[in-house]
Amino acid sequence: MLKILVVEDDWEMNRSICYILEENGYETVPAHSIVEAQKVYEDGKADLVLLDVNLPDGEGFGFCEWLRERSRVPVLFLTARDLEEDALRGYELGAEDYVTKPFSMKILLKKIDVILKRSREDQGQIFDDGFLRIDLIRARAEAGGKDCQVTPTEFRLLREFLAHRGQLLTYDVLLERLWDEGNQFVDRHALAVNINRLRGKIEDEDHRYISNVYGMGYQWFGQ
Amino acid sequence: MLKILVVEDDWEMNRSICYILEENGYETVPAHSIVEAQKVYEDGKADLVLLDVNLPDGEGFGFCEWLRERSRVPVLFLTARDLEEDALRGYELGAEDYVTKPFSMKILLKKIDVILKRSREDQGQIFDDGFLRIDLIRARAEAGGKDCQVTPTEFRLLREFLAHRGQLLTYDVLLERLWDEGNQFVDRHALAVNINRLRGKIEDEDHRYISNVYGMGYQWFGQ
DNA sequence: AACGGTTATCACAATCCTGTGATAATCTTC
DNA sequence: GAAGATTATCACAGGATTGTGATAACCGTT
Repeated sequence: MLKILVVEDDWEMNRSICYILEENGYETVPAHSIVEAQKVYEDGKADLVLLDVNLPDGEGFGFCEWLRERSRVPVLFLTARDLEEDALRGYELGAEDYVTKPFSMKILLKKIDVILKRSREDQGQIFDDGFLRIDLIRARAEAGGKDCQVTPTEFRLLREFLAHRGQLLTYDVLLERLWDEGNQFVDRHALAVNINRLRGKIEDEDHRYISNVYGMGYQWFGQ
Repeated sequence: MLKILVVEDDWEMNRSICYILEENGYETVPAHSIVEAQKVYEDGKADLVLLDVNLPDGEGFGFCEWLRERSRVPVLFLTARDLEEDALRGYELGAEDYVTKPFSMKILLKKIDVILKRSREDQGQIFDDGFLRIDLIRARAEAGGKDCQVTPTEFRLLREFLAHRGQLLTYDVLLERLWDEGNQFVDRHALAVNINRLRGKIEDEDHRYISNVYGMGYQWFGQ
């Protein structure tokens, strides 16, 4: 489950934010000061940090910097201070967003959802239906629960398909992007062989992902 | 230069946004309706789309969907309609942000900057000082202007280092993340060999990136 | 239905990749 | 500064990877 660190000194506010987040399927850890937040973070990291600016032992900006020195966890500022310069400062420190109170909880939830999805995509499975799971950072694929050894070339194909799901990728485009020379005649066959090998690893009678468009190229289906 | 497509039916507003963007080093293309925007986009893509919701020939949401069918170009809604449901709809369509008028131009510029930086990181060189350039999506590295053939293992090392620049990566951490078994004794040597090979490819007398911390692990320096 | 072009599949060989072993260089600590 | 441990470097061999060739299956058109 995804864990959100909520740094907010108003206990009532903190509790209600945590409550709503938990109702929406997140795990939450509350902190009411910078020191507490640091301790909590070092204990068990977090997937996202909701951060107030006004805290009893300093400004949230400082904690944000402290975080940036040790990780790239996304930070979302959540504050009553509606000053342009504060927002700018937040963004400069690498925050994902700067939301001022009062705010719509629905929109906050949506933003959190978007940020977490994005940060997972940055480092992790950009693709995961029940059957096939592809981990872009580790260059690994899993089909039907079993790790299928994807070779570098096959993985480049996967990445290309996932970056343009649903779109037709012509032979020329694929050849150019994977081999960086437009070897038109000869290597169209090599491409077919690699597609074939990839299919053999990730497909199934019930799970087809790559389809051929006669005379044109290939196309990725699914999600 | 990065190109921004500005879709806004109010000509005066459009012109002034474009003007400010250009002053800040972007290339801009104006469009005043959905049809125009579609035509302009098909001509020459864009790196980011600023999108109004109220347009003479429909709502911006439709154009956003149209875009999503052909690419993942980041979209930033920019609109006078300050309705919760509209913002939610925008985010659901995969927009990066939903800004309501009136807005601070400084903050808008900052947001654009952040979004563009992020989207470049998503797909491209996450690392580029003058000497070394690493393209994370194509799994390619270039040192001193020459393409150096990085093998899969070497590239996994690179990715790990870049994801945690400046931080000490212990042997155990590296072994676990690259080989997903904690082979402590035997493979510490294999790791050293791979580090050595990687260094041979990307380093130089004047350009050192990976440094050893005696008895601990390795660490990435630079940017 | 038959033909020509296109794609799929399989086996093979050259190449590349990568862990191991041996040895040299380097660093810590005393 | 010397001993002992740690890291760097080099060569090698087993194994994985990938393009090529041959053949079968497939598709669209006539």
